[in-house]
Amino acid sequence: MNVSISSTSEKPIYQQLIEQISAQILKGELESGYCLPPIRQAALELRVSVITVKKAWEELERSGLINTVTGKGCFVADFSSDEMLRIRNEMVLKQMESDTSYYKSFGLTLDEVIELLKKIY
Amino acid sequence: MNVSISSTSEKPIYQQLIEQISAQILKGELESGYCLPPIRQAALELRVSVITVKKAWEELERSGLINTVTGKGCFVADFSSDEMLRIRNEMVLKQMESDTSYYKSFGLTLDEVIELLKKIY
DNA sequence: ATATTGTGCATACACAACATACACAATTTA
DNA sequence: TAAATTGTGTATGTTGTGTATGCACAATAT
Repeated sequence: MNVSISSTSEKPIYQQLIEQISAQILKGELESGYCLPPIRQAALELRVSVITVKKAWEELERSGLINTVTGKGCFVADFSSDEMLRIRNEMVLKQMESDTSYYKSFGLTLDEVIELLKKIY
Repeated sequence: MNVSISSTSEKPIYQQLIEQISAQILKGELESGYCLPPIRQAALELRVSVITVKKAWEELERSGLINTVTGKGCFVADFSSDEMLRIRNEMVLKQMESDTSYYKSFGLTLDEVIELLKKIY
């Protein structure tokens, strides 16, 4: 499991987990049917509580990205490439809409935003 | 006072206040020396507690955007246009760095981000 | 049976938001 | 000019929500 969490981040730990696992699934890095590590093992590895991992996995389940089976494990759901691209853009767009409303409130134009973006991306 | 807050937003009320007032100051909409409404009046108008307003005003004070004088009021600090522009870009850039790390985690390239941005801005 | 997996529950802690009472400054007024 | 009044920000204590936790329970596999 290739995940790194930061305790000092302003984002909750479970949220960091959700975002990173979601991204890996939607980039195709975790193939369909792949079994995520058991929550105890993940918790041990990440030095967090079992509950925190479970909360993240629960959210991934709600999003339809994984299927959880009691006693067996949590498995990456089955998607076509097109579906993955669609869901990925959907998630990014949703976030981007919130981000841009912040930029707009400071009176930035589209060109100004793009200019700044090119500097730091 | 031209501020709108949303109780359903995921952002805390005091944070919404900070962002909106900051933006108005740095856009020059509130000129230097302008006296913000007394916290009681603001609280009444926004239907929130005095403390919530105070918390926001406190943060603006820490950022150096306003000067608070007990018994008198809170006044917009004095800036040159250049300074305002610098601070504004500084705040936006800080936010943007966090935003882009999210886009990057999904494997989006700069061009893809710009493309999506053009659609929704 | 036993080990491995996910699940449910009670709790500790941090923070947002609140109502209320307090302290300081300016103004009024006697 | 001193006391009272009004207007301002400040400090205290309480309540509710959400993050993160440990431990005991249920379901499954071998």
